[in-house]
Amino acid sequence: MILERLRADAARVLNDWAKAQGGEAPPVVMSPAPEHVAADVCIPWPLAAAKVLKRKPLEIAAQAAAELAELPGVAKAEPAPPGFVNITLDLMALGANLEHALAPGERGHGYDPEARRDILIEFVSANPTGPVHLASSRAATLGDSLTRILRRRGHKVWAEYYVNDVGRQVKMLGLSVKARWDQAHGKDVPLPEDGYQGEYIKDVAAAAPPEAAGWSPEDFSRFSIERMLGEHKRDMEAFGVRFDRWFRESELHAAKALDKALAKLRSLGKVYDKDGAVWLGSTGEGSEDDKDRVLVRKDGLPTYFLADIAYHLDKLSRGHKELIDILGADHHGYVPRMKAAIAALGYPPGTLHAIVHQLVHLFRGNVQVKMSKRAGEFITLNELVEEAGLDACRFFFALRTANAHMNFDLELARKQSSENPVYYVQYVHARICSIFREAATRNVLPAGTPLARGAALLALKEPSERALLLKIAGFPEVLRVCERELSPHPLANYLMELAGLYHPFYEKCRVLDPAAKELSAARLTLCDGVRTVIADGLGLLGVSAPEQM
RNA sequence: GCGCCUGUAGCUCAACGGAUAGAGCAGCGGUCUUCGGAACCGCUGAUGGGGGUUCGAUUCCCUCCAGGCGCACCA
Repeated sequence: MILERLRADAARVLNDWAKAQGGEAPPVVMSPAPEHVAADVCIPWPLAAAKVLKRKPLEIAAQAAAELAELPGVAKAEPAPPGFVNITLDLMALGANLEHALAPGERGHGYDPEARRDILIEFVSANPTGPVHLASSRAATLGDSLTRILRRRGHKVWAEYYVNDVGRQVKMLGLSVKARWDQAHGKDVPLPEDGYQGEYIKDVAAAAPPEAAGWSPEDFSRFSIERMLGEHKRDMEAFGVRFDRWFRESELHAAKALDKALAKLRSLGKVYDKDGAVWLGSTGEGSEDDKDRVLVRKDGLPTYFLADIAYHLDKLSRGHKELIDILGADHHGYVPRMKAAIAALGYPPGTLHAIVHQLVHLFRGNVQVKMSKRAGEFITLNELVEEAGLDACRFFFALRTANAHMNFDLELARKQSSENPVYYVQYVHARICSIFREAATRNVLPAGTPLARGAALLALKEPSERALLLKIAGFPEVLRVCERELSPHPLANYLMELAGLYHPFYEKCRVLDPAAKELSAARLTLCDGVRTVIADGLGLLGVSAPEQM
């Protein structure tokens, strides 16, 4: 709150000043002051402004510092070569910010009244022909955490899971399960060619009721899909991931949505017929795709691509202004054609944003675990959570950018030791909870006693205390960065940093001191702030904040 | 062959084009009569190679090397 206001104020002041100098001002950015600088935040704006204003950066910095020194919350603003303004915040303002962090109001800490996007985010959407596996757990983490963060910021976000419940693979699933059912009932039948081979197929077959003896392959398909889908729903729930809607492809077919999408494209003149098939002309000017794509095959059947166009059209027709798709890197080639399709339908560029996450490589120690869906050899989300724990999994995935090619070591995850960063953060939370329990029993600050407010917080003068106050003040900005990057990873890394700042404070500053009750109250308030932000931040990542470990 | 992603410390990863590139883990050396040692302090240690743009490049451009993933009238 304090930093956001400062940035807004600084932007206004510096803009006005630049305008008076006859120049168009660059945007104002603020960053934490580096270690060797005795200040809280720094603004490199003079360096950027030097070019447009055609003046020396340091000169600009000196004048900008004079302007910024007058702003509320600023204790000191000093120019520094080659052209920074270093700002020291007012301790009183930092204290007020702590109070805000402890009581942020109904919309929560980090709510931005100007956040007004309307986004439909689709993720996981694993085929119900098999269990949810490792790669999907990364997508689930990214999508769910991002959804929570964007909602906190104030945006309208709708989360959706797309279910492919029609098509060739569904038929194949039915045939595979039927074969396993027959085998289990004494018939010597082979799995169909290209059938699903995983052990889970046998499990599905074993779950079929006695009357399955008279089932057609289609009956088996229906039964299997519903059963797998039920597992997906349980998996997602167990992983702490919620969807507003599970959208079935069959709904599109029932509503003739494919025909309608095709008709719309045709009326817009975006399709043509060639070699007996219907094509989307994707390669027009401004298009991102490099070749035209088939929508309806020679045999008259629609392609998956057309179904997907219909689905995206459906999402947009429900009024959402932006679509986010989260995809594994193995599907990245699909992005340009989908963007081309959405452009062809007349929606503005930027309507669809794809988050492509790189694949997770699994290791056991130094040995890479090869996964083959064909042979049914893969690590499922369930197994992963069982081995590593929900909190560890979600935090681990949340720490990385989507672009990072990551290695996941099962042996390391299984250790559940301090090698896992999530404990580093959770430990701080538990430690602070312990202090509060102690405060009550020792009667330093009996339960129910109000914490320090206002001027009482001026007692927080130690550098380690100031560092915590400042870090807490950075929380809303971190959520803003998460939105800009469309990734939860800045938040996860922020929590690591916040936790890292707490321990030095704890070593240096005695919190509970019966001889100094006012100082104790101020420090308890600071601890409460840290505890609150950690619990809140972990919550946005779907990670628990235990009071004891 | 073409396209996308990546290459940062021993390992796993951070860093809107900004100051002396940060963490965690591992390693070495310290800290412990008081609030949780799952901790703290100190040390060691890095931008794949080569060009370019810039006052300034891990970041942008070109190129080379290495790895991952894609290049269907499959889904």
